Amino acid sequence: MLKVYNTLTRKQEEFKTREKGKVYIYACGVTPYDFPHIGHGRSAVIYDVMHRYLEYKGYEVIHISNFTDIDDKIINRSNELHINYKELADKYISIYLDNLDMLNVKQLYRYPRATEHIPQIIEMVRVLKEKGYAYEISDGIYYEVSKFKEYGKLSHRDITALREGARVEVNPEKRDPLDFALWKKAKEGEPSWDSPWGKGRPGWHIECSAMSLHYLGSSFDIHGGGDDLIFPHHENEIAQSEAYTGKVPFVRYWLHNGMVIVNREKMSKSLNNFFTMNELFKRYDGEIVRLYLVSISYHKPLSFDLESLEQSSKNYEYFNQSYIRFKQLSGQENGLSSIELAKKWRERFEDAMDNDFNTALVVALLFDIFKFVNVKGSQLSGESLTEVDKLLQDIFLVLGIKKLGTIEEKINVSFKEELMVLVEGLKEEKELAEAISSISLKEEVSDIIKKLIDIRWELKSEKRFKSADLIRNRLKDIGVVLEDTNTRTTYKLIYTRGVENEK
RNA sequence: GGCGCCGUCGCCAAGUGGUAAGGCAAGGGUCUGCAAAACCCUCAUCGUCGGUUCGACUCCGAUCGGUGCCUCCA
Repeated sequence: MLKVYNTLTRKQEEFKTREKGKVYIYACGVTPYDFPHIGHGRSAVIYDVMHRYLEYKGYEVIHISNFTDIDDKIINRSNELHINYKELADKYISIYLDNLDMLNVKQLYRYPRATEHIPQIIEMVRVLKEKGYAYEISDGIYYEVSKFKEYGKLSHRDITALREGARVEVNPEKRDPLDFALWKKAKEGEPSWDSPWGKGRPGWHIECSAMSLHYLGSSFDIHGGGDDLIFPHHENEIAQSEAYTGKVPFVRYWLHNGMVIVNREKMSKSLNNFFTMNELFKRYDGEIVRLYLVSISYHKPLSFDLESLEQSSKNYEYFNQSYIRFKQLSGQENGLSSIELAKKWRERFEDAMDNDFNTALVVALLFDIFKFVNVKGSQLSGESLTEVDKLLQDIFLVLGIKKLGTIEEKINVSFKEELMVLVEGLKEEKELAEAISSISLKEEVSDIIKKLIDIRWELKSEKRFKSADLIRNRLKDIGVVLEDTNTRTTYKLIYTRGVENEK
């Protein structure tokens, strides 16, 4: 039985969907005005894992995530760059989606954009005004917080205390400092849309209410986002939406993920302590970053640092190499059975995920499974291997690490160049020149590596270890690691040279 | 000031009443030309002080330290 922690009730609750067999999810996306950082990636990955697990459990998942593609930041930034606001948003939406692709985040049902739902937004504002929840003043239409008696229920705040802490008003016409803008009247030169109140644009918050209700209807199952959105964003969404539809609840389960922390502080643009995903992907494969993100409970802050990422990189290698070996096993006749064990592991997997998506426990489980198969794998029956493999694949699918077990041939142009330089370099060595000369640079990268391995194997058998080690070391320098066994040498391409070697 | 969260081995990190998962690092081994990999072994009583309880890392109170939201933010 799946249980989730609901911010609204501050309790872990049994997860029951609005409709049998279907889950409707709205996850707050980004305001596309700059490069997305790892914090944005974390959110996306977290809701993606939930999505995948719910599918594993047999649900049909209708999952959307928005782009708030019009707001002050976008307007300001596009003015700075002298480009259209849409051009700016398009650019960063595209980068964001590319980044999510690197992280294996599944394609969603929709990616609604605020500017493409202006009619729905206007309609919502109109009704709220008609129902007496909103009023018009000189610079826009405002939501009157005091009209919504449950205001504060999500963030568990007392409305009076909130008022005391409120900042000095920009517009003194507001009836209450807590009232927030549903619609902002256009200032000179700002992008705007026609409305019953003249030209203007949506305020923040309203777009999420309008779009989630539009696509998912009221009382949909999961609304997620970073925990910095609890107040005021999600609080305001509840106020607007429940007032608008007259139906409670707007959302059945409010889920919030923790922030990414750097040096004990929240990662943010203003503190300039952020790592963009693009930066990280230069050094680490998206799957490694993803493994890192799922190694920690989703609702807690994640203290990000490169050393931890390096750790995940090693863990990833362990999983990857272990799984490669596992796939090469052939079952033994009358071999050991691990069917029961696989069953228990699957239970552990499901128990962990049912417990508010505890992916950290699942990662720990992977270590247990691999430790077992690394030792006993060769003794297992074919049936057992199949069973364990099914489980592993299910886990990989849910965690979203799909490339495990494949020798990732990250062979791009620059790698090939590096390899050629290496081969040329080896030709300079007297001991090696002759053997190396048989390698043609026109060959496939993998063939070149294999030839080098063969040459080295010969050297080893002749006990010419210095030359053999030279080849191994040179290859290591470009990310190809050779490993000897009694009978042969295998190679692997490492994903990154890591922080250590970066110096 | 209001509402929260966190403080577990050198580091990262599970854990929500029954005597501390996992990973990295470290040390010692098996293997090995060396290296790597794999495997084995070693490695914490949970910020502090009280309380509740047969029993607390887990509940309550206090205290110290860190941090989030209350203004844009995943």
